[in-house]
Amino acid sequence: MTETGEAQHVIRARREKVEQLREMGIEPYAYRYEPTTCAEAAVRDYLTVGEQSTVNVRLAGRVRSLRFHGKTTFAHLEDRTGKIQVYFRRDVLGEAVYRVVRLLDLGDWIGVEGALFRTRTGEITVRADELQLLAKTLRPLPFGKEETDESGGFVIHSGFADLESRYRQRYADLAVHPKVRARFVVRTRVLREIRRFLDDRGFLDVETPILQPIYGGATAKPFKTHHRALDAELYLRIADELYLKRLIVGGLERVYEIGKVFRNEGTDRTHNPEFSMLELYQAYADYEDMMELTEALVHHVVVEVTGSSTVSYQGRQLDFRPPAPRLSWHEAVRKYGSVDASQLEGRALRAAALEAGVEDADAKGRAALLDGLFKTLVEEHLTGPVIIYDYPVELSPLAKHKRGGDSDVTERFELYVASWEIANAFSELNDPFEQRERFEAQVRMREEGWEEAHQIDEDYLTALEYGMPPTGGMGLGIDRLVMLLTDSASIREVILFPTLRPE
RNA sequence: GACCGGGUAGCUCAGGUGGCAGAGCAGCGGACUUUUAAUCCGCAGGUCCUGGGUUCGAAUCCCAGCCCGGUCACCA
Repeated sequence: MTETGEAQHVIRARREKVEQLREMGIEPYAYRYEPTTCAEAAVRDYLTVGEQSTVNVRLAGRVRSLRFHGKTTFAHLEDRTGKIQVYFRRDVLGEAVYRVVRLLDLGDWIGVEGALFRTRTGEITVRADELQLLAKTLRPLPFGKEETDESGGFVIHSGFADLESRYRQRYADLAVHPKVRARFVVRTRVLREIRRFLDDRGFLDVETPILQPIYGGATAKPFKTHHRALDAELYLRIADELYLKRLIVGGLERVYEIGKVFRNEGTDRTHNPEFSMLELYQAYADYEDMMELTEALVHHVVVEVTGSSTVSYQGRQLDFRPPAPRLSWHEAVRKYGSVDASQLEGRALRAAALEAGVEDADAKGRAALLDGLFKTLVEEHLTGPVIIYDYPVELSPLAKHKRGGDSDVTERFELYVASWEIANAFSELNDPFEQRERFEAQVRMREEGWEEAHQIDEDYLTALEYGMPPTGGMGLGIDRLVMLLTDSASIREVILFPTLRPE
């Protein structure tokens, strides 16, 4: 990164400070520090016992504010738990150490030790009698000025708001925005609670290949790569599905994987080219079992992470207490679109799609027309949570037909929240004859120019021929769930390093 | 991929009907032993996204491109 003008000026000034420190025998980049407490605990301790007895603390963190007053200096130190004020006095620290205080900059990492007291204005503060510089910053961090106004509101006077800069330099975004740090703490808690829930139910946490010779399990364009030593074309997975079901064939019975999948498609507020999915498979279960499991899992995560069953997302209240309302796919289209798609064939379906405003309805096949009808007429109403079940067979090539003879629909459901598909599940197709037919149908669509159609995965068919028990499977978009729980409008706010065009 | 909006100091933003490049915060020097958007005095800091064009003169107008955001398409 090249700097011009002022940035170079600031960096030069700080390099000179580093030189000064070294000349004073101070190493500006330390090896270790051992804090005995954190900002939050220090304040809490003072409030419980500090008013009567002395509380000594040893804290480490980043310098968030500095106010020099000649022979005294006030600073705020920030660690992962919050901020605490530090008071430096030349007569306490001595001339040499106080010179180090005067060389501090915003953003420096320091360790301080001292007793807690309350200042004249009432703020709990560390009276530092030791200071250790842990790491000097060379580059100015874009801290905003903060204050509490008369009505008690929190005001940030300037900040670091440019989205591109925040995403490209996430380290700076995290360093200056405690709320951003908190959002990613929520993300790890979501992952932990998903694992805890599934581990408690006897699921095995497994890992399957990301580099795959044949991709499948979803309809999407893949990323392609090449392995030198094997001289082999490989694809980054678009779904975990086919490998996880091989494990069900192998008798593991309950498996799940949380990991990145990769789809070579456009990005927007709810799509990143690499994103995190949970996929799980449970032997002997069907999609009804998956409905219960999905609702219980999501509810568990919501309650454990937020402390409540309800979430406020972009001004809308979402209630995750099970069971969610259930609506069949055809009922949903009838209810919101006043169209009975199950009765429509060929031209009539195309006419209905045209009337609904589906784009390119002239050129689309039956599956795309059905999907288009649902997306234009229904999706916006699914603020949810709501379960849409029994999808048309055209839309669900990997799900079993609805039992009991009605072969137009499959045993598949999706959980909708905030008009997004959060989870997708079905009674898995375990009939190797039918699976082969469906692969062959995909190949025909591929020959007709549909790039995303699946290839035949002979090894997967071999696995099915060894016998897969009836199995329920479910996939859940981790990023979107985290968006809901952190009230984030964009997926880029919940992915530490979202995909951007290289600079 | 299409359309719309944006890109000016480290950060947040003015300027935009063409006429010396601006503010606040951050930075540097000085004063200040309970401050907290500290205050006061002084100083410094610019590829106005890039490249062309029009013009006596372009941050400003025109063209092309780059990057970001939004909407749509694709998709989860």
